[in-house]
Amino acid sequence: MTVRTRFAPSPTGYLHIGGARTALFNWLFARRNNGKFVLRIEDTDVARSTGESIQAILDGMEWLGLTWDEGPFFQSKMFDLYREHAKKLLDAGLAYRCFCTAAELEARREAALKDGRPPKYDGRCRARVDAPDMPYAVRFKMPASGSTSFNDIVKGGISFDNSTLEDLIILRSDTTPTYNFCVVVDDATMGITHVIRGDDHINNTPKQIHIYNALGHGVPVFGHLPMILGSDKTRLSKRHGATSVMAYKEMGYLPHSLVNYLARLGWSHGDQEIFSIEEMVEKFSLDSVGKSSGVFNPEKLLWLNHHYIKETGEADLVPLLLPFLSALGIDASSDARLAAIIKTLKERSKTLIEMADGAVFYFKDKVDYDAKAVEKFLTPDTLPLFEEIQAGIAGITAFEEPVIEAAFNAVLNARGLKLGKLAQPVRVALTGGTVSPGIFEMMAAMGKEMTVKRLNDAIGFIKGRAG
RNA sequence: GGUCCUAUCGUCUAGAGGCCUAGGACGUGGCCCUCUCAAGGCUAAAACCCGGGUUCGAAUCCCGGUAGGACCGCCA
Repeated sequence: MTVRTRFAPSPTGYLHIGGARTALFNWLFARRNNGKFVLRIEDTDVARSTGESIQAILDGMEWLGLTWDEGPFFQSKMFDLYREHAKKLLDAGLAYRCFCTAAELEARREAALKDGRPPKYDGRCRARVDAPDMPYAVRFKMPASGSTSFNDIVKGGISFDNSTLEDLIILRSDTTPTYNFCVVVDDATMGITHVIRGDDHINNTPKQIHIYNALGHGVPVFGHLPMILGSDKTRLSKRHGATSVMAYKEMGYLPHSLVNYLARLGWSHGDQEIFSIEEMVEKFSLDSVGKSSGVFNPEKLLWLNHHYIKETGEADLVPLLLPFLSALGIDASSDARLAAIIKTLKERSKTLIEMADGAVFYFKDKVDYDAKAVEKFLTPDTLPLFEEIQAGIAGITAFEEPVIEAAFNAVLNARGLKLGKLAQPVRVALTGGTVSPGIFEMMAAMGKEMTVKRLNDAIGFIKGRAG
C-alpha cells in the first residue's frame, strides 16, 4: 500500500507557521515513504473562505518548496459527494433529521454551561417519527456506550469514552456539509493512509472514526503534531511577531531556513541541527517527533538564516537580493560587480534586507559621510596618507585584494604605521561610515574606478574643510 | 465545568533502566583572533515539575498531585 498524506488548510487567511509545519511533516513523510502528498482546500464555510487566501496558501507552499502531487482539491466543489454520503447514512438509519433550530440549540447550550453540565446535544430528535415541513439538519448517531481508542503514531494510545461524544451535525439545514463529515468523506475517498495534523484535532478523532465505520471504510493512521506556541506559551499569534510564512520572505529569509527551522521544531535526529532537504527526507520519521508543544524561537530562525546565507553561493544569492535592492531604489540587475559585492556582505548579513542595506554604499554616486566619522577620521592630518594611498591605488592595473593590500603596506611601512591608522579613514572615504566589510575585499568588490573617485572626493573634502 | 494531550537548561532538543559528573544547538557572559563590523576558535553560567512506588539501580517504568495547553459550534 502506498503512503498518501494530505495537507488540508481552510482558506480563511494566509499560510501561517503552524500550518506550514503540518504541511512540511506531511510532505516529508510522503517523500520519505515514496508516497503521494495531496493538497486539499477545506472551503466548506463559503462565507469565510476567500480567493486571496487560497492564493496566499498556494504561494506559501510554493515558496517553501512543498510541492503537492495531487490537487488542489476544493471541498466547495464536492458538495454533492457529501450529500450523497449523508443520504446513505440517513437511509441506513445511521443518521437522522434534527429539527431543532440554531437558536434553540444555542439557548440549551448556554443553560447547560451555566449549570455546569456538559453542553452536549441531548438527542431529542433521534427517535422523532414525524417530519414537520421545516428545514432540518442531519445528525450522525454516535454510539452511547463503550469506548473508542486509536494508536496515535506520535502520541501513542488514546482512548475516549463514547458517552462523551455527541450526535454531531453532518449536514446543515441549508444542506451544506460540515467539517468533521467532509474530512472523513474526503480522506476516505482520496485514499489517505496517514492523517498528520495538529493535536488540536485529537478530540475530533473519535467522532471521525465512527463516521469512517458508518461509511464502511477502513480507518487511516493518525498522527497528531504538538502545537507551536508563542514566547508566553500560548497559541502562536500575531502578538508574537510574524506568523505568516510569506512575511518571512519579505523580511529577507531564505525558504530553506524556515523549512530547516520548522523541521527541528518538534522533530529531531540526534544532535543534528542543519539539514539539507535531501537529508530531511532521508532521515524523517514520525517516531522522532516529540509529543510536547514547542515555543517558536525567532532568534534561532535568524541564526539559521544567517547560516544559509553564508552557505549559499554568491551567484545564487544575486537574483534573491535584487528585489530587496529595488525596494531601496537601486537597480543592480546589470551590475557585473554584484556577486563580488555579495561575497563581502554574506558573513555580516542575517537577512537579505540587512544585505541590501549593507550594499547601498556600493551603488550610490556620492558618499554620505557620517558626521561623527568625519570628525574622527577625515581630519587634516590624514591628507598626506590619502594622497599617498590614492596614488598607490591609482597605479594598480590588476585590481585585486593582494595587490591592494601591497599598496597599503607600502604606505604603512614607509611611515611605520599600523593598518588601522589608514584603514579607518579610507573606510569612511569609501562608505561614509566606520562599519563595513574588510577594506581590501571591499575595494576589490567596489572596483578601481569608484574606489579612486571616492578617494579623490575625500581628499577634496578634507581640503575643503581645512580651507 | 467535562474530555483529551503534555511536562529535561530562558528556548529547541538528545536521552528507549546502569554508558548521565545529564550531551548538543540558539541566546547570554568571558577570552582569543582582528583594519571597523562581523565571522571563526576556546570557555562559563544554565535543566530532569513535585510526591509516592517498582527495581540492586530511574531523567527513563507505574500511580497520584501540580502546572500548562487543546477541544467541547448548523467554524475548520
